[in-house]
Amino acid sequence: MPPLDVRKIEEEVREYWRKKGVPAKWRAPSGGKLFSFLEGPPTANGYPHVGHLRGRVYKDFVLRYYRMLGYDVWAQGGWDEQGLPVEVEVEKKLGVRTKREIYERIGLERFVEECNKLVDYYLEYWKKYATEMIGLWLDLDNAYETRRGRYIEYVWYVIKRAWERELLYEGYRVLPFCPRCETALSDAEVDMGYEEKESPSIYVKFKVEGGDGEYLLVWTTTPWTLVDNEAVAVHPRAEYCVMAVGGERWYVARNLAERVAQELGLESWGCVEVLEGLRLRGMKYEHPLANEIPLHADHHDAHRVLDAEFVSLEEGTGLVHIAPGHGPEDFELGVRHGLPVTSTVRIDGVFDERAGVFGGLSVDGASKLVVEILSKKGLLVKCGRIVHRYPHCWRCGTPLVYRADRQWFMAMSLLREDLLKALDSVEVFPRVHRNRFESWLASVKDWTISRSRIWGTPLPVWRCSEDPNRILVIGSVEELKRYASKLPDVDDDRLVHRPWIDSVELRTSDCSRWVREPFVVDVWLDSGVAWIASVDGLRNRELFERLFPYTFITEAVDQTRGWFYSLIAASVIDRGVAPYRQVLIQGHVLDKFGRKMSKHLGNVVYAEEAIKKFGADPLRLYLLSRYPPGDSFMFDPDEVRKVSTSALNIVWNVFRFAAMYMDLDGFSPRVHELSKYLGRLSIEDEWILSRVNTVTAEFADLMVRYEVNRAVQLLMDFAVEDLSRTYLKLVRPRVWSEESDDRFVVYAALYYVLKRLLKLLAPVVPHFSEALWIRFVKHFEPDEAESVHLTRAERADERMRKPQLEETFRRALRIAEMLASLRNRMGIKIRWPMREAVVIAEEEVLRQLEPLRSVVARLSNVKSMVLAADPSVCQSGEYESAQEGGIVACLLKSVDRDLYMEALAREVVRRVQVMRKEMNLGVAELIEVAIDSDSEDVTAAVSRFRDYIAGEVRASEVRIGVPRDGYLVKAWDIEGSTTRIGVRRPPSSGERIPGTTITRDEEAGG
RNA sequence: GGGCCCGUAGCUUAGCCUGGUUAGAGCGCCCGGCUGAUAACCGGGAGGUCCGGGGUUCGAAUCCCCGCGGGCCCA
Repeated sequence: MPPLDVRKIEEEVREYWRKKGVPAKWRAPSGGKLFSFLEGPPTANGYPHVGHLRGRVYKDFVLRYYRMLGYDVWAQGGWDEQGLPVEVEVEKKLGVRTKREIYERIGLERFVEECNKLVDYYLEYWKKYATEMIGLWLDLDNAYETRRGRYIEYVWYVIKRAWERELLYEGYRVLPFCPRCETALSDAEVDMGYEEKESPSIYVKFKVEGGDGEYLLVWTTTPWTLVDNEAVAVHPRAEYCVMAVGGERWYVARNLAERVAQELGLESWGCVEVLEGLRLRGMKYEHPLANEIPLHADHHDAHRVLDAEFVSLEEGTGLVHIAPGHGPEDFELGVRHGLPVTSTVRIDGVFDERAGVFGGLSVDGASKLVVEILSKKGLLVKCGRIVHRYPHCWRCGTPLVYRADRQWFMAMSLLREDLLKALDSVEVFPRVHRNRFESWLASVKDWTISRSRIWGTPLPVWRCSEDPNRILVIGSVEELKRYASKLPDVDDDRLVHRPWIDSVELRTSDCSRWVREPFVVDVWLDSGVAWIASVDGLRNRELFERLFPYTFITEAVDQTRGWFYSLIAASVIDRGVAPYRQVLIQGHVLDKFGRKMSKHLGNVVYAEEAIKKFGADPLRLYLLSRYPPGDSFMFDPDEVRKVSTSALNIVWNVFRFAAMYMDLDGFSPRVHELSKYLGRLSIEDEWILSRVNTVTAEFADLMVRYEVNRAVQLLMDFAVEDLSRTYLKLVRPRVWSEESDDRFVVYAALYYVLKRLLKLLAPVVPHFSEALWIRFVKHFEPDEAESVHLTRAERADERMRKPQLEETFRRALRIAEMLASLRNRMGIKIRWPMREAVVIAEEEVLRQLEPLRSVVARLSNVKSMVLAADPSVCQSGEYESAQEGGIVACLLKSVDRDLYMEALAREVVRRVQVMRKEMNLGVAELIEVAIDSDSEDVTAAVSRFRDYIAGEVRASEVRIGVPRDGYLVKAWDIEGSTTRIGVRRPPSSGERIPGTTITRDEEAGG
């Protein structure tokens, strides 16, 4: 086996999968229980980044895991292709600034074609870098697409169901609009777009009617809303004071008076009268812009003081200006008091002609003019700036405008109980995220599903032109065609889109002409019907019934108010239950400083870049293991290599080591079955066999709770700590020894462990595991499955598990560490053997440690390992000792002549090994060694340990004397001596070793 | 204004639910060692008022209260 080259093996493995059609075989049902997964469709817009990869890696990991447990997995892909995100980008591409331009300059047909083209473009990208390249085996050939006619029908279907249940209604309501995109936004969308914004902060005097120099002082950050002002609100139970300012009387909340005075820079003022808010109720005032906006002259009942609980006494003046057309609370208050709901702002954020002098101005332009006019009139007390959090369009960043308009709604507030009940049947991971979801559902509001856009599912609502109160809701294409008196000649995928749908005319027996409401549907409802639309569920009823409700979904935490909600909402509307059983809510991926990834900051790590740089499996390992799934993930590129690549390297080399010796000795797992050697196991064999089964069991426990990071860490710790660092270190001498067939015991145990490890790793690092499956398992068992991913996972074999042994082993390893620490303190290398180590502990502990004496002795390189209960044993000055947790470990300090000789021999061995490596010799190749030292001790040691040295370095001859021609010679410093060591292949072995025939006596080494 | 979560070494974190050895890792840093799979690795060391204060308790990183700081969500 070659050294690990991650990207190369990934490429090979991808090719292997493609050639053998492994993913399709993996997805093919085999009669097991069903694990149905529902793909949260990525928006086909923008390039995937590591945040997307995190989610997709979880999906793949979970699916592979369950597939290996014997489940049939349903792994259909899906794409979210419509909506504002796509439109916004197409507008940029076409250089369009307003919606009107789309209609007039571009034309809807071309615009929709461009949307389709853009989707196609990004789809290819997502298929490659966010799917294929990371080994995600979703079925993309049969992926659902929200732009298809067959899909859109289900959005219609659910809307019609809502209509039948009287949950669909149209209403007049104040909503946030994006003036640039010219559409309303849902609550969830508003949530996504809060940003800092600098706004004007103005204090305005409203002149009290009939009062002499009496004013209501109001504060606002949106001067333009004063255009549609209809009232002023006060808190009914707050105290208000009358401030005397330069001969005028201003009404201000008492609590805020001091602050307001400061803010306005008033030098002398006094609170001359205090009265309760309720006493202000009914006071009439003059609209400050009455002259500029004629329509206010007709609002006889308006422009008065009302009381409202929502009035804030924390900021402003305690008197709130009310524009029922521009604030949700204002709207409710206005409706309650019969005020006119004035909204002279059009959907594009420009005032219409009713706004008098403000007609034709944008809201910002109007704000400036308002300030100017009020200033001239002497009604502007102060005009400052303020930075506050304000909602912006989540797609294009434009500040939102609240205005009243007619829209269509789903009456979700009526379904609160049903939603909560549905959620009861859902397992939410991690648990902490459940609260959020629950509280969102508990306070859910009606859902504005209409959007004034183009590239989306058309709202299937038609109005009778003869009687506007009559509504017809269409639930399928078939139904549409049944009522159609005029149909454009296009395929269904087009028919269900604007502009074609707009030319459809319907006729029924009771109405000759139905006209479609000019809206499209909120995209969240598109993806929200995926549970049925993805499989065309009404036509494929049997399949649908098997899948529903889906076993598992997972997305990031922002989808709580997005997809997780829209799925459960649509499903509850149609059938009253949740469409999924388990939901794993992931945290977001941030940059390494914990900042959000954004184009603006330039800190986005894109999928393509990351995969090319690190390889898919190191990235997967890192994403799966570094943080708990529900936590934010601080992505640090430097860590990927450190954490993942090195671990994979170790695992790879464990397999290399095993393969090398197994091959050398002609090991065959079929001939040398583990069962034959069970009676001959060494203690460390028993231990590693126990460990691998314990890890298997613990892994499964963690997976039940989706504690993915801990599960994966557990595996890697086992591979690196237990298997590589401990087990292989212990068994190396047994593998080298040719005296008995004990090495086959090691091979049998090791093979068992490695094969199990591979299966455990397969869902984590699928390419890497497959490469080892092919190179290692299929090498020794050619008739094994063609892919590790098509095999069944092994269950933990409880008969192999020995918890007490594992516990004691851990203690023994700790003792070996303590001894290493003692050596470190004494300055004696591990290479040098020591005469005796003593462990002092309680009888019970000693009894358990007894079988592990040789393990500790080998790891610590001591001749004799003494267990003693009597603490006095090593209290003499002859011992160096350390103590921890009731155990004392000590080491006999003296190095006698025999030990010294042995140590020198080992020093020689080590030098020869280095030279073997330099000569690139195979592990089995024999050599001849000649040693010439100016130290009598070294010479004596070589002579005395000649056989030992020969065995260790695989030499057919160890000669004392000057190396001759044909030897590679190096001069080494061994314990102050100059020792020249010559190494060569035996002449009988044939050809010369290139570059090693020249004797270089003077070369210094070591 | 309300809700939820978090605060442990320079950085990233485990432990907290279920109180009990000397608070455990990884990275980085310093010193040493090992190396017939590994451009790998191993050992040791320095570095912690477990955010602050109060309480409960024989005993608190852990449970309770208050405060400070941060994040997310809702209004």
